[in-house]
Amino acid sequence: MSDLPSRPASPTTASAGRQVPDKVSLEGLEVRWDAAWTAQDLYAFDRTRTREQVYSIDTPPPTVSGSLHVGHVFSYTHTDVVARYRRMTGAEVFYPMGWDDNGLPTERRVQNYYGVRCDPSLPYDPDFTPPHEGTDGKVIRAADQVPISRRNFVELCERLTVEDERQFEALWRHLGLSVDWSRTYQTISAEARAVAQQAFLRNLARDEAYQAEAPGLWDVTFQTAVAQAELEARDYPGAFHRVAFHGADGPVFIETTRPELLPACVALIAHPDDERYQHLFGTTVTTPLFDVEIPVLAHPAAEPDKGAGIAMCCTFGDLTDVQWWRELQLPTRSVMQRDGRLLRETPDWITTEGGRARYDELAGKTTFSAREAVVAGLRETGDLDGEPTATQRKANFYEKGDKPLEIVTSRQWYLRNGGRDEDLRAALLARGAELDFHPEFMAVRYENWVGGLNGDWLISRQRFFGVPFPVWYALDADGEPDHARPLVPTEDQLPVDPSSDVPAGYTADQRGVPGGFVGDPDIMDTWATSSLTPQIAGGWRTDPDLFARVFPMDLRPQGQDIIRTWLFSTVVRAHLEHGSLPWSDAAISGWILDPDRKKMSKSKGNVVTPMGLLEEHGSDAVRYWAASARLGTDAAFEVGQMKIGRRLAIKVLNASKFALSFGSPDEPRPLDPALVTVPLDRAMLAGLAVVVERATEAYEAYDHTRALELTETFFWTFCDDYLELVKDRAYGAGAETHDVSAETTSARAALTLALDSLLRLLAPVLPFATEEVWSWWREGSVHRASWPTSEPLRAAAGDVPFAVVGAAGGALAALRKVKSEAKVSMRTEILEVTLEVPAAQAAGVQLALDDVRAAGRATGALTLVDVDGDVVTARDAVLGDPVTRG
RNA sequence: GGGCGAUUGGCUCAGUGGUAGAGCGCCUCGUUCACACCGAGGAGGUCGCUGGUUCGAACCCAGUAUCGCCCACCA
Repeated sequence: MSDLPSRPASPTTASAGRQVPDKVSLEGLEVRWDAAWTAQDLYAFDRTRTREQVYSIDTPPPTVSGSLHVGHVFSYTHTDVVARYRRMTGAEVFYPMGWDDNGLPTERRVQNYYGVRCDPSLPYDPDFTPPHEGTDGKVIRAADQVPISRRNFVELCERLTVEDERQFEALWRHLGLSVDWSRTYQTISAEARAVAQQAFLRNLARDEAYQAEAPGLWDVTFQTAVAQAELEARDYPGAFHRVAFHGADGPVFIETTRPELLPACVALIAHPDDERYQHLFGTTVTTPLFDVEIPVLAHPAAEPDKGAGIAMCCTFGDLTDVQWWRELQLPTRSVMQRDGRLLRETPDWITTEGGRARYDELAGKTTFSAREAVVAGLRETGDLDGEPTATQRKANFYEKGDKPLEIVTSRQWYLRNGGRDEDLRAALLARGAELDFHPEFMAVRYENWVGGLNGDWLISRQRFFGVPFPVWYALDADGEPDHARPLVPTEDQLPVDPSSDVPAGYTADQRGVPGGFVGDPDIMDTWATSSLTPQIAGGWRTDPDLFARVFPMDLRPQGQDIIRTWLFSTVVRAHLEHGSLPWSDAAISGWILDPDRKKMSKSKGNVVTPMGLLEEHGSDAVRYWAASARLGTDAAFEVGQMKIGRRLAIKVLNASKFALSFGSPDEPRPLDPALVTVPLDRAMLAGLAVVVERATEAYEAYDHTRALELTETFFWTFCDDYLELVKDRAYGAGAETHDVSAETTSARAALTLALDSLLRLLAPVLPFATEEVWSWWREGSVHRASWPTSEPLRAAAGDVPFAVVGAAGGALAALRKVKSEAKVSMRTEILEVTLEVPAAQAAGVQLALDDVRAAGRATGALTLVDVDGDVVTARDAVLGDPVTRG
């Protein structure tokens, strides 16, 4: 950030017009201050600021049909801490909130809630009333769901998610997120759809988006193509079957876990250098059961030590099959259908009577049943060698699916992402290197992923609810669509739904008729929309003035699990459309682990509801727990840490109340560094100056944990030692009059100066407690106050070192220890004592001796002795009676 | 198979070359005159293991073990 508006000069006194309450409490602060902040529009974004003055955040839009759990509270707190810090440094923070209501979770919830399903072929019904409303936990069967148009479906989605969004907002407000609530967006809104379609049309115009018909991964449950980024490798039980193919010189054994694909077998393949199969290359064998003649071929992708070293290549069992099929130009003999069942009609490449009879038994069967039938057949014919041996294998699954993916051939839309183009891949790797990851090591996940891409980004899905592709196809005289020349709308027509809107030059009655047109039936992958959150939130399409003030953004906060999806896809879109990164920094939060050190599951996380957590411990306490965990580091779900946070917040209230209690309430509280004249007071401020500097450095480096730790450590020393040491002096002899000594004034000024900086330092993490205290004695909000600087503190401290506080605190501790070991009250008077002071502390103890005596109740003879060592110790103490302050 | 992170007192974690730290928990006390959602004092660790560099290693290097994760792995 640069060229920030200059900060207002520090006032030398603070308003004394407000009241410090007699009794302080954390209860109710969240509700009270959220209301006050809303009333003041405290976090409203000022769009007159320039890009240089703005700090913009690409907030992750939570999925509204899911539920928020403690992991969300954790990571969103990290972002808010950054936002609050930046705001205090003078940046105008652009901090919107989005709701992700575009995708399968919402689709399913709408289906169940209203008893409907989306059928894009239906026309819009403006008077539609859903047959059912509300969910009683039951799933409504597809057959009982009323089919409705896509537009009706989207309307129901918007209606349903309003309630979710209200609840989410209530939680975020209670947590204290300093979001500008007038800037929310939804990923299924007309604006978001228009952005997604416009970006796609531009990709299409630049040939970055293209259509292709090719074999690809397919989920048979959802009946949609699936992208590489949505894959999950899972262990899957299987069995090796040793199967005999029939060659001229006898059987050739292969091993397969997928015998049901035998009818789709097109070749046997071994490594070109494999001695065992040299004699077979160039010959043919016939498949067992189906008697299809296939070649034995050599290809380097065959691995001699896998299975029998020779593999059957089917169309298609896995991605290696696709590679062989492509590179060896093998025929396509697919038997797997999109619904996961084998072809119902016997394929024509099976020609023998026996083979066709065998296939009839498999027709229409699922993978599982077909496998059983093929194995039974192989047993019968004696082509199964030995028994199948069980194995655990890794299979690719759609992350939301529960059946292994099949490979089927289909026409799909792709977006170039470097998966098939080395130059683009290199450019995107360079973008990754340009991006500042916090923590840095997260960058390797990006590199791993981009380096390992094996194809372009598949962005079309054969679903119904989502952003439709804004294209139509002309139909020829036979009614065949012309996929090569899609008809597109102009950008000002967006969003369009090609299933109900009509392309230019056509009329509605030409839909689906020869010579007419047809809409593209597919929708976009949800990542194709959410990869555009900076553009959606920043007003790329409709508000270029705003967009210029916020883009490229500063920060993308997100989880490590979606680096390959959300982060990468957003980089791809910005690179293609804007020729830049979408943001300069990415803050990656870790996982929340349950006490078993496992990733906290959603079910477990939901046992403790976030709102319950906030209400039980207080938002500041929960924020403290979250802020105690570094970016990128997994954190334990630890109630103990929240209790520590709560204790800190309470201490802030109480210590502040105390520090503000000195002097007459009518008088302005002194904030003038020049009033601080006593060495101990100066020393304390010297230490605080260092804390301010180091905490600022830590925040600049996205290390909120370090900043908090530094501040917190100082704060406790401030309370336990400094406050105790200056107590008596701060009360002053003339507490009842205005005639106070310079020493008393020094203590009071040091206390208010310290409190002033400490509240600001803690404000990002503890927004409620600090705001509460701020309101007792300052104008405005601490969250719009400027971030503290060390200059006034250094000015007050002069050349007195912080070590004086340590020395005085050490001397006080020695006196306390005497009493603790004698098991008497801390209020007990010390009539006589000798303090052994190491040379390094001698000057400090001497400088603060009056305060040490007062705090330690060492009213009698006190002898100082020089010793070696590094701690002050007390001996030969004579104790009197407990005293009360007189 | 390649890679990233972690390994420090019972627990949760700081600490990147100079005599082991914090909080919680524990033990012993004290206290309601800011704070019982409190205060003071104390006990407790050969920093996963092995070797190396160095005057000196929790920290640097090499190796190794365990845990978590990312990528690859479907014959």
